[in-house]
Amino acid sequence: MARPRMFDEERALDAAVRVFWERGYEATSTQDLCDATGLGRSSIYNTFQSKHALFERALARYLDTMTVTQTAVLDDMERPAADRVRALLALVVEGEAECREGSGRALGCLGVNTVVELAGRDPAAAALLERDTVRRLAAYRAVMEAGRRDGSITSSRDPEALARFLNATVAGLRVSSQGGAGPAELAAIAETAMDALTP
Amino acid sequence: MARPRMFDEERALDAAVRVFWERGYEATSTQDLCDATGLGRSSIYNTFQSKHALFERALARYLDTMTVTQTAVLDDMERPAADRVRALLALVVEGEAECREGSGRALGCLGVNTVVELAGRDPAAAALLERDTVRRLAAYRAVMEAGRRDGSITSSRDPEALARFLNATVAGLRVSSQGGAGPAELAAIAETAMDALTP
DNA sequence: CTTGTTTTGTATTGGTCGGTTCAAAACCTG
DNA sequence: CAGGTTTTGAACCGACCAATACAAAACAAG
Repeated sequence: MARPRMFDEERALDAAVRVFWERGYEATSTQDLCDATGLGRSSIYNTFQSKHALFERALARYLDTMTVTQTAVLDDMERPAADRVRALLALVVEGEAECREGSGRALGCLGVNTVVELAGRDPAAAALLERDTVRRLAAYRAVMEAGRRDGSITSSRDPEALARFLNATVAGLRVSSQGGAGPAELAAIAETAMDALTP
Repeated sequence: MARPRMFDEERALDAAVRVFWERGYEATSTQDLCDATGLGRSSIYNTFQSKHALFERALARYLDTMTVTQTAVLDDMERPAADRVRALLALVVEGEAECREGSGRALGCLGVNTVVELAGRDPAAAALLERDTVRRLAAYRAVMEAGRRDGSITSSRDPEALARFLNATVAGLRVSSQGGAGPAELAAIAETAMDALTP
């Protein structure tokens, strides 16, 4: 009944995630988004209503995929909980090393980046981030409780505190990566953090 | 021989630190800087050559004062090293709680904020940040070595790794704060981190 | 006072920002 | 092929950006 789209909306969204990830929200212009997605202005504003709305969708998409892969690792019931936490940290370390390829510079994590850049003055972004944090903290807490039961995680601190500590450690790893730390240093940080979690 | 300044350059710089701290680099306009410092455009561009040059001076000033107060705490030779580290973390936690007053929102740390926003594409800022990180890591490492000698810090990991872990913990605390964590949660994170540092 | 130098406020620069308008092009349905 | 609907590209919008030009004002030195 009408002319069909010449582009894949999800692909465009992925490209938007990438450019927001690389440059942040403020430093990304609508022209950057056009270049990265290959779409024209009209197509972008026709599909997503504004730069901000596009950012919200990009952020939500990023957070969702990130958290899903993280919780997938944490929910592998076969292994002891501490091993799963180790695997999560390895995932983070490896992810940081990975996105450093080519450009040479680390990108950190769009979630952490957005917390720092926008959480204080963008209610929509703050809401998305808080929702994701709650979700991730719940997963972290669950694995800490499992570890307390199977004995692989210390019971000298309550699971809530351990979960928050793990969350802070992940953020610390990502900032350290952007600050110039290499894979070896990140791995050392992760191992040291595990000392606080294991009995 | 000529007309004297009507403003104090250091005060203006402090005001610039504050506004860059609150909004970040990109989101701060020259008008914001005029409003915050009380200076006119000409005075700003006459004194500091550009927005970017002013930012460099503001960042350098912030990093210096921050690192000086941190190392002052760490160099208190009377107490065991572990206590000094605890005092440092308390300083960070308290600082985050403090800057949350009034506005309700945490500001994090201009250093961490800049690592995330600019380190990847602003060589000047990256250089300042790396210089500061090296300096801070040296101080952290020194206190870890002292702790190894006085027995208050674990000797099961080398001081370099412990220093990097402490650095990541500080960053993690600051991101957690911006992400909405309150003083109690931050304190719990700090305590848990100490578990990895003490024997 | 006058002279010389600096600071200061105002107006303005060219450029880019996010966003809109509009007509032509492209497609599906019948 | 024709009619109706959507997408698309390009020109365009006012607003704001960092930065500059310039002249009036304010001082110190003689």
